[in-house]
Amino acid sequence: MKKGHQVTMKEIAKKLGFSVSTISRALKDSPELHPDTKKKIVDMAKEMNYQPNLLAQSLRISRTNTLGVIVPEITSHFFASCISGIQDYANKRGYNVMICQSNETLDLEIANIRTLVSSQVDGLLISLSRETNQYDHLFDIYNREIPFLLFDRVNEDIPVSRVTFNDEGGAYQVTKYLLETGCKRVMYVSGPEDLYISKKRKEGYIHALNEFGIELDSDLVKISDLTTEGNINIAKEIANMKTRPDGVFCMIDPVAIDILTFWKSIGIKVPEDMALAGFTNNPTSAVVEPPLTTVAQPGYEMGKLAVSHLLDQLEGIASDDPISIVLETTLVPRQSTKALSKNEK
Amino acid sequence: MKKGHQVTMKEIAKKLGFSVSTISRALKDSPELHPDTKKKIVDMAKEMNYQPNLLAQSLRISRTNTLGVIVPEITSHFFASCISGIQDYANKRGYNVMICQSNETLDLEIANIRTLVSSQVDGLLISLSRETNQYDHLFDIYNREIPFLLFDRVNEDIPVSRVTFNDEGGAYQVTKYLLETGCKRVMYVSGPEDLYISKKRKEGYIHALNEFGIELDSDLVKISDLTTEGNINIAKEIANMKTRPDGVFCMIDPVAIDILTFWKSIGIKVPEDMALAGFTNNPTSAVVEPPLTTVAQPGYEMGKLAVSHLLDQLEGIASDDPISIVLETTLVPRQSTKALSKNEK
DNA sequence: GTCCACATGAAGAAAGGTCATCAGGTTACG
DNA sequence: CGTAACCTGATGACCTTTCTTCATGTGGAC
Repeated sequence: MKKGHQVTMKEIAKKLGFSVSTISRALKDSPELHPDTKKKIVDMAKEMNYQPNLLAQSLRISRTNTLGVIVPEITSHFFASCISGIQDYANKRGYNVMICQSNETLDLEIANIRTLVSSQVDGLLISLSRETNQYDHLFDIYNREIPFLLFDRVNEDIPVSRVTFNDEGGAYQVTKYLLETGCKRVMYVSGPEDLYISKKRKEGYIHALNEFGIELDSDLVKISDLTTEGNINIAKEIANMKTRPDGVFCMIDPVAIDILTFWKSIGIKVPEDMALAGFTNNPTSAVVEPPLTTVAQPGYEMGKLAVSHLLDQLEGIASDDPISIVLETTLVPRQSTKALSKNEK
Repeated sequence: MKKGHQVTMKEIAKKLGFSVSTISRALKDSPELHPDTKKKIVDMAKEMNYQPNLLAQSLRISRTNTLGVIVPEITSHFFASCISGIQDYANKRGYNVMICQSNETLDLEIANIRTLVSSQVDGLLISLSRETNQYDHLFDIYNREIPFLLFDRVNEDIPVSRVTFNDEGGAYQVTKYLLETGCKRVMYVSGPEDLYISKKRKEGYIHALNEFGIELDSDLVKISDLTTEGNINIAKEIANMKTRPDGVFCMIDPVAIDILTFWKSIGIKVPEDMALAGFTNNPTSAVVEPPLTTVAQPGYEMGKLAVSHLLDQLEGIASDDPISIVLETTLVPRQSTKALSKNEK
C-alpha cells in the first residue's frame, strides 16, 4: 500500500495557467491579487481537494505550529486530563500537539525529546518521569534554546517556567484534616524521593505535624515505587505493623485506591481501623467504597494554563523570564476519613 | 522567545570542507565513503549536537514515519490503553504517533483528519466519535488513497481494515450470565444507535434472550447519550419504572458505574434489588463496591494489533485488501451480579 | 615509459512543496 | 511621455537525499 499522491500548488497552477506564486497568494487571501483570479484559484483548489503540505510550509517558514507534550503515562486520568486541556487550548490558538509518553522511564523521556526536537516542534511541555533523577537532557535543550516548560512534575534547577499545584498546601490540608478528625499517628506514603511532588507533599505533611506539636516519626514515612505491586506491598507492610497508624495519607490517589482494595480484602475497615486519604481526585476516588477523601488537582486547568503561558512566551506576549505558576488545590472530604465533629467545624 | 537555530548539514560541511552530500552519506553510514572521512563527520556531528531536520527529510523522501491516531476521548481509560499499545508498537517499528481526540464530535473528527493528512502522516488509525452518523469524510480519504484503518468504533461500509472485539459475543455472554444467575427481566442500556458497538452489543443481548426463549421487550432497551448526565437520567428512569428489570446490562462500564453510584445514593441494592453488568473492564470496575461484573476488552492489545496490521499494509507485508480482525472478549464475573449456583457451573 | 581502463571517493545539481521578495509588463492618468 | 499602481511571474531559500559527474590514482598492456 502506497500512500496516495496529494494535490500540489504546481498542479493547480498548470491547470489554470498561473504561476505557483499566484496560487500561493490566492490561497492565503493576499490583497495583491485580482479578485477574479483569486476566486478562480480558490474554487479550483477546492475542487481538486488541495490541502497544503505542512512539511514544506513549515520548512520554509521555520515554524511548525506544533507543540510536543511528554507525560509519564497516558493511562493516568490526571495526565490525560492535562493533555485534554493542552490540546483544546492549543487548537484554539492554531497549534497542533504531538503527544508522547515516557512510560515513567528516563531513557524514553530522552528519546521522546530528541524525536520532538527533530520534528521541529515550536515548544515542549514536559512532566518528568518518576525515574528522572538527572537533568542533563533538559539543560541540553535549554542551552540550544529550544522553548520548553515543565508542569506538575518539575525540577527547580532548570531555569524555565513551571506550572505546579500547591503540593505543600494540599498535603498540609489533608494531613491537618486527618489530625483534626482524631488521628494520632498519621503516615505519609510517598513516591520516589527525587520526584518534586514527593518532596513537596512531604513538606506539607511535616508542616501539619509541626503545627500539632507532633514529632516526625520515620516509621511513619514509607516509599512506594508507584506501581500496583509496590502499592500493595506497602498496604501489606502497614497491615503488618505492630503499632499501626490510624490515618494514612497517600501521595496520589492510585496508591490510596490500591491500598484500600487490599485492606478491604483482608478485613481492615476504613476509616474505623485506619483512615485513608489521597491526592489527585481521580473520578475513581468518588465511586470506591467508601469514597476517598482526597485533594483535588484539576488536570485540565493545569494543561490550559501551561500551554497558555508557553504560547504567550513563544509569541512574545509574555517575557522569557522563567516564572512559577502555582495552582491551588482543594480538600475533598469523603467517607474514607472520619467526619469532623460539630464543634470542630 | 524565538525558537533556537538547529545545526544543519551545511554547517558541518563548511566546518570540515566536505560537500553536503558527503555529510549525508556519512551520517547514514553509506559504504561509498572512506572510513576516515566518515569518522570525522560523525564525530563533528555529535560535537555540534546535530539532529536531522525531519521536516526536510520527510519532504524529500515523501514519508514521515508518523501515524495519526484519532480517538473519541483521551480521558477514557480504554482509549488511553489503545493509544499506549499503538505507540509502544509503532515506536518499535520506527514510527512516531500523532494523537488527536475528537471530543466525541463529528466536526472535530473531520478537522483532525484534515490536519493529520496535511501533516503528511503515513497512515491513520481512527475510532469514530459517538456523533458520527455520516461517512463522507472517510470515503473522501479512501478515494484519495490515504491509508487508514478503523478500530473499536468502526463502520462496515468503508472498505478498509478494521479491528474490533467480538462485541456480539461479549454481550451475549454477559446477558446469558445474567439470565443464568436468575434474572428474568434483563435490560440493555445502549449508547447512540448509529454507533457500531451499540448495534453489535444489542445483537448479542437479543441472541441471548432468544436462546432462553424470551421475547424482546422494547421497554427493556434504553438509550443513553453516554454523558454522565445522560447516564444518571437513565438510572433514575429505571428506578422509577413500575416493573423494574432485575438485571441491567450496560453497553460500557462508565455507564454502569454512573448508574451504580446513583442507585447506591437512593438505597437500591446491587445485586439484590437489581443486578448490574458492564462491558470494558476499566480498572475502576474492580474497585467499586460491589465490584462490577463486566466483559474484558483489552485496549492495549487492540492498539498493538491495529497498528501492526496497518504497518504491514504500509510496508507491503500484508495485502491491501480490507480485513476484519476480531478480538475475543472475556466475561469477568464479580459481585454486582449474583453468583452461579453450584449445579449450574 | 606511456596510455587506457577501472575503481575509489567525493562534489555538484536537482528534487521534494511552499513562501517571500524582486523584477517586469501593462494600463491609466497627469 | 513619464510615472505610479496593479497584477503577475521567476527565482532563491528552507534542509535533506539521491543520482550523475568528475577527479585522481593505480594497475596492466603494449
